[in-house]
Amino acid sequence: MADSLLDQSVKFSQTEPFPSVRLSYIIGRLDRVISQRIDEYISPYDLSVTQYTTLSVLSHRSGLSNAQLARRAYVTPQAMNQVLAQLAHAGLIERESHATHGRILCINLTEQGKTVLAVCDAAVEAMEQQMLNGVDFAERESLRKVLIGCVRALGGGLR
Amino acid sequence: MADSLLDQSVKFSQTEPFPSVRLSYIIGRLDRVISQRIDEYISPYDLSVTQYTTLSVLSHRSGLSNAQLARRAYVTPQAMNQVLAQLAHAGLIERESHATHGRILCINLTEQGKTVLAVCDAAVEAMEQQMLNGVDFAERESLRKVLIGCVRALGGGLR
DNA sequence: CTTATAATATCAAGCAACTTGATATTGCAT
DNA sequence: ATGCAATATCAAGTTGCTTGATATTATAAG
Repeated sequence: MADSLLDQSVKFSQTEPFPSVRLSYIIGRLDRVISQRIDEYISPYDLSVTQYTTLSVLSHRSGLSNAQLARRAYVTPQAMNQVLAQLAHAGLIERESHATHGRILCINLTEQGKTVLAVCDAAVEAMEQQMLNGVDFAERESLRKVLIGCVRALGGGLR
Repeated sequence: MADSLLDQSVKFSQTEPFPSVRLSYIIGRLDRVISQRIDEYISPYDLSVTQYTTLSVLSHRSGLSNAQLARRAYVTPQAMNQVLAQLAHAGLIERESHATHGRILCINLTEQGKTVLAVCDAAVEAMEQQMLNGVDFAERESLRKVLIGCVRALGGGLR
């Protein structure tokens, strides 16, 4: 007996009604599997998934503040501050004073940070391709759009 | 400036190319938001998201063993044993000897477990509807199918 | 000018959900 | 009998978060 409906050994016939599995359950399991995979690829670089994700966000949008990063990650500023402290200690990010605000610090990737991130990104990208094997471009875009819509529909903010 | 591409305040025009955001990133954020929401609904019942999920799995398939539950959740048996210990202590599950195997214990929901789960399920179901507002049935099914496929494509197993 | 408020960064301590390590017990194969 | 895989569970540790707290900026209002 298969351990889970998500398991390879459970075959779905094209004519059978799809089992009623909650989307939130699938998302939870998929996220768990993704994280474990990413962890495999990046742990040789002494990076955690959380740290990697933060680096990745910064590569898309440099100069974000601790508070902004925290909001994007749906965690508290204190949690994000700890992540940033680790990354700074590893030399992967640097903090600069904000141009007009004496309190805010802008976070940027260092060259080392960019280098490490690039290597990890390659592995993660390969995983994404594997994950979406057989899903064509239009469906991928549709998938992304719907899932982003889900985040938004739930208000996508901190409690 | 919006804090994230996932944020409500960022409007996507129908004619613009969709921003290149990794699916794994979206999944991560969506799962985070879902978990926070579920936690809001179930915490009054002294349940954690992990505990609730386990109860939910058991309601779909009773009699699973600790090892099977662990595999389905992509965690170690020890981790699952701790969850089950908590649920047993709360009177929400019971463990019975397996019919033919002297080592395996079959886990079932108690009546209390079923009652608590039903209440939480109602709230979670409402959240799912909210999350999928505007997504029609066919698209929901397609979404589920693709995401399950993603789990499978990643091998969906323990490291 | 003073006062109040919101937002910022960061130190401190604690907690939940995992992990690795270990052990004993079953069932099956050789 | 021996060996191996799978089971349940005790033990200790780690990670990624939380809540609590504090000081500092910037802004608004009186």
